[in-house]
Amino acid sequence: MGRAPCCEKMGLKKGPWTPEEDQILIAHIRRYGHGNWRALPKQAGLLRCGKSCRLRWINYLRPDIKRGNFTKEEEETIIHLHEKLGNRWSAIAAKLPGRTDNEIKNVWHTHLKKRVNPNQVAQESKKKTQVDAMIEKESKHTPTQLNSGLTHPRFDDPRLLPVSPERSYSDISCTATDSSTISRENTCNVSVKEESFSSEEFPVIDESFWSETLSMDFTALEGPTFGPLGEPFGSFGASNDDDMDFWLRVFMEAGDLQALPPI
DNA sequence: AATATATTCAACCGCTCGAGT
DNA sequence: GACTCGAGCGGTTGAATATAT
Repeated sequence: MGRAPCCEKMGLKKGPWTPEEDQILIAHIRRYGHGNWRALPKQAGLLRCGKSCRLRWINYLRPDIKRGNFTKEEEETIIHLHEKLGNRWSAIAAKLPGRTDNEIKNVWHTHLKKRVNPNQVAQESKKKTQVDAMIEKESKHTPTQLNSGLTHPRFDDPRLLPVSPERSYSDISCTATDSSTISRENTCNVSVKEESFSSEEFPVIDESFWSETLSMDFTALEGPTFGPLGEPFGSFGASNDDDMDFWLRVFMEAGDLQALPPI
């Protein structure tokens, strides 16, 4: 059995926290503490995963957080501790009361690294610029070219990307979540997430899904359709001995067709 | 004023670790 | 010992903002 997903992704909110959410979280923790982060959002009535709540509390809402710019002394301390401890941000944060590991990490990457090692930073940035330029150049030639010469006609449809949490939960994911990432990496792997679902977590599939999916005429799909490893499977269902593969294809086909309006 | 580029930083993701069973 | 689960950590991303052209 695989690892359970860190949170139920379905319907959970992502992105920046609103002041209302902050207030709810603060009020709940003040009242009940945070013994169990996983259960907390449910108890507090927040549509967030426990991980997200924990991060928000630790990095921003905790009463002992020190806001504002780092002092010269703090910066020197970070540089000194980084020499000794390396990227162990939480250990460094432990020596700087009121500062969080995330904050220290950000300050290191944005300010201190340059100061300590200007040559390396310059080299890295130069390299990045060159790579970006190459990618930019290549993406102009082959904007939808994917792994091993694979061109999936649906990937150049902007409606496909980015992959929303809802879509990824339907087990169809693209390792690149937006078009810029695809152009940067010039690769996009269609993969099946190996997440396990309990009966409670498994998304409810209503009968219309099955009736539509099973009655679907797959041969009517336009262009080649590809399996998870990039193999074409236009001849869907023909002499297929592998049940897993069969259902995987059913899900993939159905997911694409249902999530998108007709092209 | 408009556009391009750089910087910042909040938040997410995937992994590891340790406790519990 | 093997396994599961929650917490925590570090790397990375990307939207917002600032600065340069």
